[in-house]
This record gives sequence, structure tokens and C-alpha cells, in this order.
Amino acid sequence: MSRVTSADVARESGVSRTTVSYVLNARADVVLTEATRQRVLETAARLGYTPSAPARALRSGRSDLVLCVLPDWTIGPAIDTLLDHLTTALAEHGLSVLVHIRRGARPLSDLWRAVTPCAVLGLLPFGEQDARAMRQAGIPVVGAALDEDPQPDVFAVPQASIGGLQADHLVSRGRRVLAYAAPHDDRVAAFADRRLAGVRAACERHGLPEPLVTAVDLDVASAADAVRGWHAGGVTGVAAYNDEVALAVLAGVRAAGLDVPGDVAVIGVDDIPAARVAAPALTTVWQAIDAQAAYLATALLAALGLADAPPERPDDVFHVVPRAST
Amino acid sequence: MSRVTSADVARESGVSRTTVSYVLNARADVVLTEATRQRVLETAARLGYTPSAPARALRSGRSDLVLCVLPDWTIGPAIDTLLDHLTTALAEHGLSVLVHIRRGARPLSDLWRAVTPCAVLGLLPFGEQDARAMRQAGIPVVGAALDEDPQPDVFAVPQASIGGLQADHLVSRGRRVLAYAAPHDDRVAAFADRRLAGVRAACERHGLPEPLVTAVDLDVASAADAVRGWHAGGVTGVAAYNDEVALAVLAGVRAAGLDVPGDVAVIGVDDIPAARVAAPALTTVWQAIDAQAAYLATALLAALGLADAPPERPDDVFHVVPRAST
DNA sequence: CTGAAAGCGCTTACAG
DNA sequence: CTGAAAGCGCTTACAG
Repeated sequence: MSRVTSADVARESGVSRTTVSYVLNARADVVLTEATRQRVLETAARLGYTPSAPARALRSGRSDLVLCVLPDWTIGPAIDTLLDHLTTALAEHGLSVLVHIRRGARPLSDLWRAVTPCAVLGLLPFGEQDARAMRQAGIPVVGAALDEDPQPDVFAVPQASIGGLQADHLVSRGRRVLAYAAPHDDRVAAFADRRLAGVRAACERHGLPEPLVTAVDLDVASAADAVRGWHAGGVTGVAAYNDEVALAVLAGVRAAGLDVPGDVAVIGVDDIPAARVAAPALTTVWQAIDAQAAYLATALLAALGLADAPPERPDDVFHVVPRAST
Repeated sequence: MSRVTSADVARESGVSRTTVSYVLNARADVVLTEATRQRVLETAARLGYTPSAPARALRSGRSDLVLCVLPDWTIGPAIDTLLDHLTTALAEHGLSVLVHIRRGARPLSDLWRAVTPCAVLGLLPFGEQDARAMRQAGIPVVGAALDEDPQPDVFAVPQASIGGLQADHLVSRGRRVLAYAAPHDDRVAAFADRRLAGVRAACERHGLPEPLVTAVDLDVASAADAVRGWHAGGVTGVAAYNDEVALAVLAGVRAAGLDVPGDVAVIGVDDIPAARVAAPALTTVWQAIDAQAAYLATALLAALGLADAPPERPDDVFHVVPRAST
């Protein structure tokens, strides 16, 4: 049982491969008799014909694969949701998602040259050199990035604003001395630093002292140490890098014999399922992953000339979900 | 700046494309002068030559893409880790991972026929028809599946054993009336049912009554309702589908004014970061995702004749991590 | 309105 | 030891 080709469909339909190609690609500029069209379509379906992706790619110099480059750290549930949405949205246009997890400093160029994707979606900042080379080769590059990326076609979630939102919320709860619970994982440092910058800026804006910054491991002992340090420094509000760190801080506060939010208020980022059922329920920053995914998908389709409409930047990208911990 | 082809390398090196192909594919059965070999290698590097994946795929009828089929629900952090490991392990052999998230009942056949992957990795059970068609087309199919899959080349995490482990642990803590906290999400029903079956079997083995089964939403109210029901039924130990459900149960116990583990012991599955810092710290079943990923990668490479050694089934696939909640 | 022919970039029998 | 030629499956000018 070898592969069914367009030649098979042509022979069975009594037409040439050219005609088969015209029919199957629904070329509007070519006029065909309806009878021929129907016959070819019917034969293709009956034979279970699927065009060979490699052959099309070789012919056109462009595959129908979208190369999706991920950072080598896990963003958590967000990345799952994002990929899920992207895969679905792109599949509707016949595009498949090829996931590449970026490891070490191995150059991206080998991969994209080999795969000849029709577009590249970066969920992390590329090296400038890689991006330029891809654009030169005519491959649209769309990406999510950190806030100060200068590319106009890059959708950046303003990480600093997330920190600002956290700080503003703590201030609205009457907290005047803040701390930042940083992650210990260096791989997320780029994100953590920008969120911290947002907290810093907000403190300055509100005329508060600089926030105390402490790295917190995801265990009770580490968090309790941090909490004791902050308490000694008069801290009454803690902005955590994400919900996992925030949950560790909650545990640290308990271990230190203090009360949330009485002694110290805590706010995270992500709204993971565990946040809602924490003790006390964790206030957090919710991110509209769906909207971000939809934006990226549309931006990508637009870059390929496949979108119905240009992408609309989502406006409510994130907001505070107030709960008992603040 | 158009693509660098093997013809370019041939011309620059003063040899034929045949020779270039022989050198670059390091064919052991062909003897070439070392000088020629070096010259070709050097030219290829200087020109930045990358063989066209589509062209190779068209020629050989097989791409270097591994199609990885995921279920349409998110398994959580486990899937991230798994993909991460797989991508890395396969990249060492020049293989790329193409992720496909299964949606609805759309047939898999279109995708694999179009992509012509060199292998398919299923992280969910396939339809028997799809699997047979792929095997007939000569595409190795490797997969993780639920426990009672009959295929010998399928690596199945025995889901029922996870439930059994949970129940055994609760019994070892002196609990004689158990409940099962099931997820509300139908998409994970296949997993949940098998884990529950394991709990049931363990209860029978220990001469305990049938476990009470209640679906628990990931919020306090739903969990509190469930807890009150169980308490009225004399339940003293709860096995939860996963850690997220278990954390909800902890919150429900608190809301119901009861004590963990005094009144009721709780055990989850996954060991997510939040489990360790929960109040009280959550006992859970740890799964060796790394080992599973390594096994799958090796099994896949073996099926392709690329592995150094046949895969060794990991033995410690999971074990209980005892903490304060039991 | 439809077909014969070329060519995308690669590898591999087959000759020299 | 190396080269000329064919062919993987597709699409698209170019002729009829």
C-alpha cells in the first residue's frame, strides 16, 4: 500500500495532474467545468488523497509548519494554554505547529533553514542576528517578548506593569513598606527583574522606600527566613514573582507565627488553581492568556496574508483578582 | 540571498553533488580521499550549508519530524517536563518534535499522511484504526497509554497502581473508611476512572468498604460540601485525583471546621510545588516524569534503529512522598 | 478549457 | 574513486 499521489487521482479521474492541482487548490483564476471539478474532488476523497507536505514545501520553498520557539524554562500552565490555542487557531488554516525548546546557545539558524517554516513564533526574545536572518529570508517573525522590545510586530506583555499593578494594589490596602519575593531560578530572571522594576517604580511614584528584595525557594524554611527578615525591616506587603512563590511566602508567614493579611499582605501572579484554595485565598494578577494567544495567532496569520482582519491588541491583558491574602 | 544548496557546495569544492552527499552523510561504504572530504566539509561550513529537510523528506519518503500527539486536556507541569526531555533527547539524533494537540474527533490520518513523520509518539491512546494504518505505512508508533493497553511497544504508566498506592498509604495510617475525590473535568475521566479502580481494588484487598466517590470542583464551597458528605459517612481518608483536587479538599476540610490529618487524611498525585507549602503540607504520589520521558525517547530511537541500547523500563515510576496531611 | 514539461533539492543506483 | 542521470510529488508558466 504505497502513497496515493496526485497522479493517481488524475488517472482515476481521467484528467491531467495540472487539472487535479487546480481543482484541489481551488484556484479562482482558472475556469474549470463544474463536472470536472466534482469528479476530481470525489476521486480524491474516495482514494483518501493527502498532498505530500514535503513535496509542496520543496516546490514552494515554504512549508506549512509554524516554528514555535519556547524558552528552556517552563512558564507553567500559561504555556500549555497558549500552545493549545495557537495550535487550534493555526490548524484552521492548514498550518501545523512545530515546537522547539531552546536549549543552551545552539544556534536557531540550523533549525529554521532545515525546516523552512512559513513563519516563526518566538515566545522568548531572539538574538537580533537570528531575527534579521529570518526576515531577510522572507520568513515572518512574530513574537511575544519582554516589555521594551522595539520591534513593532512583536507583542510584548508589559512585565513591568504587572509589578506596578501588584504594588498599587498593596498600597491601596494601606501597605507602605513593600518587599519583592524573587524566584531562585536564574532562567526566569529576565521576567523577574522587569516585574521588580515595576514594583520599584510604583514605590517611587507613591513616595515609599525602596522594596526589600529576597529570593525565596519553594519550601517553608527558605520562605520563613525571608519573612522574618522582611518583618524585622517593617515590611507589611509582599509582591511575589508568581503564585508558586507567593504560596511559599504564605507558608513562611505561618511558620514565622505571623498573620496574613494582618501582619503582611501577599499578592502573586498567574491565578493558578491552587491560589483560590490557599489559606488564606491568594490575591493574584490574572493574565488573559487566551487573548494573548488569539492576538499572536491573528498577527501570524496577518503576516502570512491569511487573516480576515488585522489583529487587535487585547487591552485587558491582566488585572488583579482580590482575595483574602491582601 | 537565496538558499545555499548542495550544488553550490559542489561547485565551490570542485566536485560533484554526489560526492558532497557522500561526504556530508558520512557514508562508511564509500571510500573518499581525505583531502576531498576535508575540502567539502570546509566549504559546506563556510557557505553555511543546511540540507533542505523537505527535499530529503521527499526523496526518502520520511521526514525527520517526530509527530507527538497530545490529548486536548492539559496534564499540567508533567507534560512540559516530558516534552522538554523528549525534544532534547531527540534533537541529539537530528529529530525535531512536531506537537499536535488532539481536538475533537478530527482524524489523525490527514496529519500524519501530510507530514510523513519518521515516527509517531502518542501521549494518549490512539484509535486502533489510526495506529494500524500508521504501522502499515511503516511508521513506528510509540506511546504512553493507560494501564491495560495490549501493545507491547507501548509504555503504560499503570494508573490503577497509583490509586492503589494512595489507598495503601491511607490504610498504613490507620484509615479504614476511604473516599475518592474525583475531578469534574470529563476530559481526564479515563485517567480518573483507572486511578479510582486502583483505590477500589485496594479497599477490597484490605477488607474495607467501597470508597465513597464525589466530584470536587477547584473551589472551597464545592470541596466543603464534599467533605461534609464524607464526614457524615464516617470517612477518615481521602485519595484525590491529583494535587490540585487535593488542595481543594484541604480547603474544604478547613471550611468544614475539621482537622487534617486528625479528622481526615488527604493524599494527592503529582507533587506540584504548591503541595510542599500547603497547610498542612500535602502527602502525594511523585511520578518520575524524567524516567518516563527517557524511556519513551529511547524506545522511539530503538524503533528507528538509532538507539545505542534497547530501552530499559524504568522501575521506580512513582512512589509516595509522605508529608503532614496523612 | 486542459495537458506536457520543467524544476524545487536531495540521494542513489549505475557507469566510467 | 567520482560524475551524469533519474526520480521522490508537487505546482505553474507555457502551449495547444
